[in-house]
Amino acid sequence: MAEDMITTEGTAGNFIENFITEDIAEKGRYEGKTVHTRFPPEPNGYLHIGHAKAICVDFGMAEKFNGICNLRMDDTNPTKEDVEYIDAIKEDIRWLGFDWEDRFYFASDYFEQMYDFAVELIRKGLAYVCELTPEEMRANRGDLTTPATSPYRDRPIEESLDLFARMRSGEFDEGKMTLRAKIDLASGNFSMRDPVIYRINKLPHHRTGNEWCIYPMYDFAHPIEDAIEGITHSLCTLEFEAHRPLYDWVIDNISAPAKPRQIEFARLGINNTVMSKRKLRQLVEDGYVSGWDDPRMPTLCGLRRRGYTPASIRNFCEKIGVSKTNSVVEYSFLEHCLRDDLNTNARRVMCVLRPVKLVITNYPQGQSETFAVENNPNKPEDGSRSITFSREVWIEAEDFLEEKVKGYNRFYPGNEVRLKSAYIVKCTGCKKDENGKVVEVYAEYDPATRGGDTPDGRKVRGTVHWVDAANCLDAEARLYDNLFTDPEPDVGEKNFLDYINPDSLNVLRDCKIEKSVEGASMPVSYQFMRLGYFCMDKDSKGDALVFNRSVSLKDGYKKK
RNA sequence: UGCGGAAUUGUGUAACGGUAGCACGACAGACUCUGACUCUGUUUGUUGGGGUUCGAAUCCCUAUUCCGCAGCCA
Repeated sequence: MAEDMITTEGTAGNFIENFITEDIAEKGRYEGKTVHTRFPPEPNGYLHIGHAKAICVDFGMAEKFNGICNLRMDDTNPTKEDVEYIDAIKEDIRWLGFDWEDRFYFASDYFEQMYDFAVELIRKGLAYVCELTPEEMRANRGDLTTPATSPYRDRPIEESLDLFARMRSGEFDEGKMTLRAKIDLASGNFSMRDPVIYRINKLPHHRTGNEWCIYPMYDFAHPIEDAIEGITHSLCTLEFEAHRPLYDWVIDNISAPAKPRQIEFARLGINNTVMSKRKLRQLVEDGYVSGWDDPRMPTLCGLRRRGYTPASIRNFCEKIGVSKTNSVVEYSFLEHCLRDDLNTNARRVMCVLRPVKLVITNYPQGQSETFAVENNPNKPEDGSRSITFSREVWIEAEDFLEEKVKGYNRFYPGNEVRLKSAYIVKCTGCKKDENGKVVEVYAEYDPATRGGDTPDGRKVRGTVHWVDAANCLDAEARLYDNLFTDPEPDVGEKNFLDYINPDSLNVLRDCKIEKSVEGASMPVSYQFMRLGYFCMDKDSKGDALVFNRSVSLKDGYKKK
């Protein structure tokens, strides 16, 4: 058959991609249409990494099929929504690099049309005004095996028409009446048991003000929003699966301008964190974190401040895939994606987090010289910078041991170590204070190893980072760890607050960093050599530099 | 108890009746002026039980486990 010529072979995509491919191949279904999706957040909070997945799915799927994706605020409930979130949401999506062009919409733009569709349903005998109070409705809902009831179900159409109009005009108090779709009170699917599709709410709406006092419910509004915008594929998360019959019922029973297809996928879970809006809000409001953009938060603004790049997050979303299996991705996978990006793109810089002074006793007092250091060995085109060297340099306290430990390649008396790009030095000892704390380390340099080379070809195992004590900047470094000590702080009966990690933030205030970072402006990420990737924090003021550790380097050193 | 979903190595994800693959992690080694990167190699998997078939992760039956649904939230 000729139709068989249309093949879907070789797509090798996720199941949504396969569905769309089939839909397009189906004759007549989307004739003359391009794939059209939408990302429909409710403006009631900040976006987090879970939303990033949805954004990547919605925009990404459109992109794959050369289609388009709308941004739509799903603002059908004035009690929960606020304008303050709208700009933040747009900023986060733009930051991720997605573009809705001129297609930015509000569900509230369609209130009038939704009202008309509701009237259409009433006229068809498919909706009625119900006077059950919320409590009564709950009592009459039945249970898993017994049907729901409503004494108002057979109210004459004219009466419902009249009451619905009066609901709109504000004649009735909140909770007094609802408009219900007349479907099936005995359905095993509760969302089909004559669902409420309009309720009375007298709070002002952030956009329509007091124009309305009745608002459509999600289940009624969403398919209409999609149909009005010509959405072909309405992608959403798994919990809406049971709502799909209602979604289709609405489309089938109104004069819908289009017939979108809802497809559900699993929402993203990540371990060692929480993702629900309620819990994130609690972390902020109870002061466990400094705000929505605290670098430990899984919010997009938090991840951004932490130093996550748009590329790393998009790549993460691409790599975790899309399926219908509930899953929990390991946080370390997100970190891997960040390292992957920064390893190729971040410039290297030397910074000493916990400084101890190294005195090169045979280097002339007052002398100084400069060395060229490559900015990124993985990206030669990034060139090099020059750094200064003198008799006293800062080294990492943990790079010195008083006694040799097997497998330890750094400073201990008698050992040779390379100061990155400078000289090979031989450790000769240290000075301790009255408490036994090492305050200075001593070494002698080998003038023949200038630049860190070994002309005689000898191997020097250890190479450490350092900073010229006579020419450096002070900096604060904020090191982060998981917000929660339990990988799944919010499953089952657990109270996630019981698992807050008390050591999730570690502030180091007397770090020493090379001069070259002076004047850098945000956003900027560096690799602090041998330590990790750090980004400048917005708390930096003038020469008071603050850096966040975005992620550490993998540590192949095994103590044992 | 009703309805709707889902079960593939430690984690995530492919395989659409024909060699169970990829990525991350882990482990071992090579390389290295970052104990990073890179490279090489290794390890571990189809929820159980039946059936159909030359052949089943895939189709059928059955069992089990997990997730979602009884808001005038989305």
